[in-house]
Amino acid sequence: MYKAVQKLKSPNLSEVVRDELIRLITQGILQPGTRLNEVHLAEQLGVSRGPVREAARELEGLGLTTSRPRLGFYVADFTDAEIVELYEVSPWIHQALVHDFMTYSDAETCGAILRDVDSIATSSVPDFSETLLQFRQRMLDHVHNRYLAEQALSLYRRFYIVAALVRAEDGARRMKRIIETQRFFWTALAERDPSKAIEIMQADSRYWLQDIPPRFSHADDPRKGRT
Amino acid sequence: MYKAVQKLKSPNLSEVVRDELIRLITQGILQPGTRLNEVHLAEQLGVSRGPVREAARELEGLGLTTSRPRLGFYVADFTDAEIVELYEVSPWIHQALVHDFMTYSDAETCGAILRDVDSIATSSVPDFSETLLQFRQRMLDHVHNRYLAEQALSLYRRFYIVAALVRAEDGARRMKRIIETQRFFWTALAERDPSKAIEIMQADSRYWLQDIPPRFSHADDPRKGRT
DNA sequence: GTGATGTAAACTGTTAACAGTTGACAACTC
DNA sequence: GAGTTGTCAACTGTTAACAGTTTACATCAC
Repeated sequence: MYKAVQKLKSPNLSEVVRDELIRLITQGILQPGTRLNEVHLAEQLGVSRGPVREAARELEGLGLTTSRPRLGFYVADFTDAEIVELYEVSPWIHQALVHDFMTYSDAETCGAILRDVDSIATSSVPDFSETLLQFRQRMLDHVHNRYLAEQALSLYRRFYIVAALVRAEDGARRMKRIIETQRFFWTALAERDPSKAIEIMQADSRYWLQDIPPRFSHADDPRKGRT
Repeated sequence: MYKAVQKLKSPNLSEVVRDELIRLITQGILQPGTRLNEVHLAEQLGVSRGPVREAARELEGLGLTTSRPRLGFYVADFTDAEIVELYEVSPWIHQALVHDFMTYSDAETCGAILRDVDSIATSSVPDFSETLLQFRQRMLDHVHNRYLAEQALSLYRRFYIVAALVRAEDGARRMKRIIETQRFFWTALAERDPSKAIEIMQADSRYWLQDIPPRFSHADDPRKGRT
């Protein structure tokens, strides 16, 4: 009986490989632009190339890998412009989040979840990535819109990839900063101040982009475009 | 030389199958929940099962298919709640679009693009889906943030899937309504009235959800949650 | 030395085959 | 007749092998 239930959920190899690849990528063990050697990966994971290719293809759909015909799969790499775009969208996702899809009590719960994260703030960077992602997933569980939560998670994963590319500072400082921002964000919302929460996210975007030369003008401001 | 350039871009079978599957799904030829028979599809497309599986996996990452171990791939199906969630997120994406990532002159260009769509308004539904998607891609080309544009496209594709599930009205009327809304939206923006454009999208969401029983309360309104 | 050419190893793209599972249906029991 | 068991066809999961391409490197001409 137990076995039967397990069987229903028992994953196939593609899913195992996919999760392992996501781990390797989001933890920064596989750096952006790295080529995925199918044979090597297959041997390392004890499977054949089929499941490896399927996993890499799914990640391509998720935007975590890219592929070039006859050259194989690569860990997604981001140009400066693309990194800016990610950080530009982030405040909008969070705005939707706090305005329409979370209650103040949800915010309090998330703040409480975040309190537990302190203990891991000093561990290694890969462990930190793994744990923070889990915490973030727990927080996203409180978003009353699964689709938006999925978008947010997808954005977070990309942030982990570009982590090495923005604000080249040491891991400990990075970790501290990330947690503090999260704390500020949820505290502001729990204190019934959604505008402040949004401002925090906007400021955070600017902070991480500090090492990236600003775009000349991503789009004329519509308000300035008035006749 | 030409050949060499072509070769660089020449797709592999997975990509061909993927594009064909996207077409079949967004045109409604493969209905939500339909099981994808790998052998059958492979024969029909003249390839083996490998590329078919890879394509289906990539679509899983894109959210257009789902998979259940040992049972295979299915065209993504959406519960009423999930459909509501999609339409809830739509106005936010468009808000970001018009507020930060498009100029008024971009809006005018999109309006002009849309004018050409009139001719196809009476063709068959699959043709309409195909053509409208192309027009939408052309319009999204004017968004000054590729990541956001990709999110919007992904949302549109899902709307094509759920088309059969919301507002069960005849195809001609549906097509007319979709084009009119688009026209209103871009006109409002071109006329320097972003708030009106957003309102149009919000009203459109409500319209399509009319046949779906409203959720009791997707989230207490934060503003009501004030102490 | 510099650049072109040839060659072999490594790698990807694809296929076909095998193993194991699922689902449908007939046969059987009570 | 209702429910159980057995059986078989259809299908998925996985692997291994083959073909074709790319890359690196050595060889050769100048």
